[in-house]
Amino acid sequence: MDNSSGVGVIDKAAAVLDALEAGPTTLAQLVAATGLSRPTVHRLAQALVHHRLVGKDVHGRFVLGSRLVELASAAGEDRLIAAAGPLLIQLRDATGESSQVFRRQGDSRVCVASAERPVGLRDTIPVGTQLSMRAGSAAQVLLAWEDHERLLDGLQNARFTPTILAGVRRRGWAQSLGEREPGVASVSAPVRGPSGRVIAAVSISGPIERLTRQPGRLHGDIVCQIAAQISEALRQNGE
Amino acid sequence: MDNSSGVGVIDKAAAVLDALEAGPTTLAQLVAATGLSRPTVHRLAQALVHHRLVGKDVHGRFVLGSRLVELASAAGEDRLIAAAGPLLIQLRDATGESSQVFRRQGDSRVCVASAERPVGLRDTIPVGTQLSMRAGSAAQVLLAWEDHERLLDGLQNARFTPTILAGVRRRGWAQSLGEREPGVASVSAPVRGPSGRVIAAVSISGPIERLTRQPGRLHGDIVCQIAAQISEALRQNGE
DNA sequence: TACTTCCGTCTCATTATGTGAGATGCAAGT
DNA sequence: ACTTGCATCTCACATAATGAGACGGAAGTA
Repeated sequence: MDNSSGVGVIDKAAAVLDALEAGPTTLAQLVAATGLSRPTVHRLAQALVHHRLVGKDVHGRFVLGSRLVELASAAGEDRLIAAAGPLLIQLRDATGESSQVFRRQGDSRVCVASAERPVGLRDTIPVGTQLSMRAGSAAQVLLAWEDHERLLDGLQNARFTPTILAGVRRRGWAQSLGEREPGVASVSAPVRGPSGRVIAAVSISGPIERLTRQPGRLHGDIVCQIAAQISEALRQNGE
Repeated sequence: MDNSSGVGVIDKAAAVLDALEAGPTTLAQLVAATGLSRPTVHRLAQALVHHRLVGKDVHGRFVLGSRLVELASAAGEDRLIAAAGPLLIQLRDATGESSQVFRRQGDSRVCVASAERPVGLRDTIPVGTQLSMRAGSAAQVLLAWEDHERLLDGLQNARFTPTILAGVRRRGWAQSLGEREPGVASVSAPVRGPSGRVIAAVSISGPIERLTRQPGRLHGDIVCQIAAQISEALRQNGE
């Protein structure tokens, strides 16, 4: 099978990275594993070190670099956003409310994708907005499936209780009324990664007047459906 | 600051990957972002696609590729093994028993590092060995800090109970007697990643005759100390 | 509808870059 | 003390990468 991309240096650099996938590797081992000449491997490996795509361990062996973890994290975020985009639009149109995807980031949650209701009274949360993990239906969802200790820690000073989170796990969705902002209601459901772990929350939000005091009863099912479709898309495109 | 590694093609490829970190990008946008000429960017990007370091989305835009996720996963494993190596030897020497690090892999746990007691009666678990998540102190540790549903699912047909796992969380270590194999006792403690989540278990194992029927009382403290040191090493070298 | 603009892709003459044989220095092994 | 093996470096040279320009097609505009 033709393994040549048309750019020889990139082919060789990829061979070096492939060899490092097995673990820390000396220069001599890299030469053997790649079939390239020693000065070539040395020069390419040092260039990859320069860009942090490769590192060096305490024994001076080459290892895969931390930049790969950074790029992989960005790649994962790309996939979530790509999968969510059209489905958030669908959710917005089906419910008539603005919709968002949140991810946890320490003590905050961050909006990584959104589809705004274009007209009238609406809740606007721009991409990049950081909100509290202590209030709101998305915070409940991002917390409900944490391990026991992280769950208890997350409940400190929160606007919701263990009983509320137990209900979230049972129903598969969370709702909130005026927790983040007076007059705003929201419904959220979990997005799960290929391993089944909750990695994000899909939400709709808008005025209590329209969503009523039981927004979950109105929209819980559709929010869950959309969250499940995003999860499925991530599962299918993982390989 | 000098940003040239000495291999121009790798410098340019790294610039392309840097540009893609911001999200899906057209060829024209890549040309603008990198300052390279159009055919050069096109050729390099296609070469990176060939090696799956870059992909294409449904709109034909370039995105970071799935190979980066694979390499990043291997990089993370490298760091755990590097951090654990000397500390497992220390643990082995301090306790006189074989020591291991396990990670969860679906319904199994895998030994990713070990330090064997060199002489006499000993428990041997070669790196790569897959063991059950239904028995053994390492399985208890890998399960104790899961979210409620995954914890309950993991308890199906397990040799331990919710009460035992609550004790694991309280004491910070788990012990088992003859769960995986008659006559073998073990003690395990959690290794936490930079986010605080349990990512692995450190264990010692050996004959019940030597470890007694209360191996945790004998060795729980030292196993916890070593696990904490591995966790700290991962935290410090994460950036 | 016709025309213009912009983008992605390809070609190929040119040249700058990457290659690797061989040298050097040093650490480890005998 | 000597030998071996490894990482690092040099530099003459061959080749791979470059980018101006061409081409085709899609999108935008009048």
